[in-house]
Amino acid sequence: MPKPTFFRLPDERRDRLVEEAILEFAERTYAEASLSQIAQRSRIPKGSFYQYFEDKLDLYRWLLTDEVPRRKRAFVGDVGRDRDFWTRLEDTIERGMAFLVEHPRLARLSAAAADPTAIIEVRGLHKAICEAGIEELRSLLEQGVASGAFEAPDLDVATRLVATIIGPGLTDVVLRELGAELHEVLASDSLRKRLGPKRRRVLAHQAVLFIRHGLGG
Amino acid sequence: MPKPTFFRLPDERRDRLVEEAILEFAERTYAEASLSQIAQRSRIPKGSFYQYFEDKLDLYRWLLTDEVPRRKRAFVGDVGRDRDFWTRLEDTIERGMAFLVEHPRLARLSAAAADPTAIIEVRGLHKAICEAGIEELRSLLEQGVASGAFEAPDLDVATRLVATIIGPGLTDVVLRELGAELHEVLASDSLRKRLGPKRRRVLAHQAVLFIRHGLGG
Amino acid sequence: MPKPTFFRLPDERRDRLVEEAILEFAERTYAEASLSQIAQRSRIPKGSFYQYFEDKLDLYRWLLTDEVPRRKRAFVGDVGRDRDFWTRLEDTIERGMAFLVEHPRLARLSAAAADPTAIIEVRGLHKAICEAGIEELRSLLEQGVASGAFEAPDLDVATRLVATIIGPGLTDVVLRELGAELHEVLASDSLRKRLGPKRRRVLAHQAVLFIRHGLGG
Amino acid sequence: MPKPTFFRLPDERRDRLVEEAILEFAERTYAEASLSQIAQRSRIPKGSFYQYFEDKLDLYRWLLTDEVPRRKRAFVGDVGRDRDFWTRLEDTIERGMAFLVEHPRLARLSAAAADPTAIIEVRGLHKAICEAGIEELRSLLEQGVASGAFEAPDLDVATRLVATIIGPGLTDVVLRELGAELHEVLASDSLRKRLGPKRRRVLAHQAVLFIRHGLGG
DNA sequence: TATGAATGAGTTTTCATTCAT
DNA sequence: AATGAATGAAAACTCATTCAT
Repeated sequence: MPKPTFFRLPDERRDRLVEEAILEFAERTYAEASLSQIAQRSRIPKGSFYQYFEDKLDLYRWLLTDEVPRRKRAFVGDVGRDRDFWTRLEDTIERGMAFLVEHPRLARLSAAAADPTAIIEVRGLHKAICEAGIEELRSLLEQGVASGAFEAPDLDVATRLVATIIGPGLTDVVLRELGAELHEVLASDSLRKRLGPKRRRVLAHQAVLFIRHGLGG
Repeated sequence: MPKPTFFRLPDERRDRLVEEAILEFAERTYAEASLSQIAQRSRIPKGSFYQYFEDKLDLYRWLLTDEVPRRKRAFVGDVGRDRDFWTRLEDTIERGMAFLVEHPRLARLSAAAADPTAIIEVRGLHKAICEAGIEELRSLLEQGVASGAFEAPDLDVATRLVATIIGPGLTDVVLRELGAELHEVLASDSLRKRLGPKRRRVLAHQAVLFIRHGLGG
Repeated sequence: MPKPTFFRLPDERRDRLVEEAILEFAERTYAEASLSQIAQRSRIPKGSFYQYFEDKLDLYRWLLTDEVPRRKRAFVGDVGRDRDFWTRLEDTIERGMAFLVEHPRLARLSAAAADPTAIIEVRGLHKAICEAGIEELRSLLEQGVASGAFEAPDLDVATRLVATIIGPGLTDVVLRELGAELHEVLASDSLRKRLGPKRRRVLAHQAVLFIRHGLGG
Repeated sequence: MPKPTFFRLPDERRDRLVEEAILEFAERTYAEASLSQIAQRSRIPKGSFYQYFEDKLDLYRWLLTDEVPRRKRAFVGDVGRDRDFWTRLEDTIERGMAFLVEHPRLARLSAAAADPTAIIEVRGLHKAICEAGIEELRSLLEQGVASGAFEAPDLDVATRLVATIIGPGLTDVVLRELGAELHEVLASDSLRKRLGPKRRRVLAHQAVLFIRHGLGG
């Protein structure tokens, strides 16, 4: 957790730090990411950094568990509970793609949290975030089962498979669609122009069809 | 490519080096991985290393493009062309899980090659490997379509979705099954006892059902 | 260019670094010179060095293009424009010898800049410095011609010949006079006692006579 | 001195080694020059090298004190004793320029031997070679005095000044004439086409005029 | 509280020389 | 005698963190 001083910081200064941190951690692994870079690019003295955060891990943890999820929730909004399960899933997927397109760096950071890592300090962190994501999806799927949308002999397995589809799977599809490599994507502030809402809707629909009926459906 | 010296090395010495290298690169990112570590653990002087490889990248490239694929092919064997498409897919998946269970480090290294990375030298390498994997799967799916096993409006999208299922998706499932974290898995030489052929067959079947019929099938 | 930090350093510390750097680069080629040595001898941690300079080349460049010329100018002073050309040349030469005697290391470093080198990064640097020196001398000679002191069918050639006389040529003469080898000379802080102003004046006069009338004059 | 094995070597093999050694030492300082490079480029195993020479220094010493002077003598030939002193000087200079143009690498190596250096092992070597060159020139000048061509109040000083003129001075002039940097020159086998005998004769004559009458002559 | 500076442990890589076959 | 391989010492440079003001 950031130290209290961090929250007392002038907005502009704090934002600069956060933006550069997000960029750095989106581009590189935790171990690869360099505080020196972040400090330099955000023009925050390295010494000051340690007034705001305990250490590198503290910043990373806060981004992954607080800041990025907060922004993601703010963007994605509520998908709505009352509608049909499949529609809700499609919405979820579409919102996910929109997030990726509008906030590539946040999306990337979010995805990175799902990667296993050998760095001992980050391991628990990643694992927890990953499991939380799985839990969330699982509860959505449970509602699907409850509503009779589908049956699943093993919901655990199903959840994990669906999770990779709407996670890495769709990211992959979107990147293909954009014809871009990740590092170019991270450099952009937004990619709206290259993958607009209509096309996203189409892709989301295709994905749901796949999840619902598979290839042989 | 390794220098000729490398292949003339006494087996025991070469193996030590290779094993430690595989372990290091399986555990850590290319940038994180440390030659010093590899050298130290394999008890090969750092100076000697450069008799065998041009540099760190040379070793990494060789592992990713030659050694690991070679071992993987040797293990996975031929899935057989004459059988039914769905059976072949199930076999592919089962072999994949078996490989992960029997050679966790190789499997991990193999998977790492699909990760995008900011390190410029490795980017092209990863991308090429990734695309090669996609191409292979796509040609399998094309046979599926040809044999009338299924229809796919957009084979590109389908391929990528299936790829993540049988890649990260199943890895995830297997890890869950093993109840283990990646780093524990990487420490083991084999996990056969914890996920035997029978259970693998069941999981593979479930996965194929999912790919074939989806959730709502 | 040094980083600002460098100039904010306590004088004593900065001087230690600069002196040791000058010594190292005076004794050895750019490629041979060792930052580790400089750091060790000036008792400045290697890590700290990089707070002051971008890298080895940055330090070398600064010494060659800024620090040494600055000190040289400060020492040599103004030779005076109003006097007779030959007198001015003699003064220039005498000051050069004085500089060599009083600041052997600076003089050596200065001379090193005229050496061609295979190290690509330094090549341009050396060349530029060398050409600047030639230009300066040429403009002096031009004044000589203008004042009717002498005529020169090919001023380019003449300039280069005179340059080597008052450069390496006189260094050679002085070393001979001192009966010392370069490395002993570099070890001394001053050699005034061994080659005083009177003798320098005599030598300078001889040199000018040679330049003016040659051997057969 | 090379070991006897060296001289028993097949000509072709020995030549390859020598050529590459000359090239390497012409391009780089003794300390910078790399045996590995020489070995690699001449395709002589590093291990074998130590059958032929004691060590790096042994090779360098042999080149500087034996091989290069031998080749230089062979090229320069005898300048002739019976002619007029000034003519003989002009011939000497012209031959020197011819050597530089026809055997740039040998000439460069020869010149490098005159550079003082901090590398303790090479110091004596360089000094000796340098002094030998000076002695040779001095005896030529003595003949000049004897023949009444000129008088010199201090022959020591005169010798050294003339030495730098016909050494670094003319090298400088020639490089200027060629419009080339040293490293390009070293890459060529011969530069005859760029600086032919006629032009060399002109330059040599100019140089002699300068040495004889100076600027104000 | 802010911050510029200090630092030691770590990184990859090169090289002359020795050794074993 | 020939040689491929082994090796330790050294190089330049980076980084997270601490410290003094």
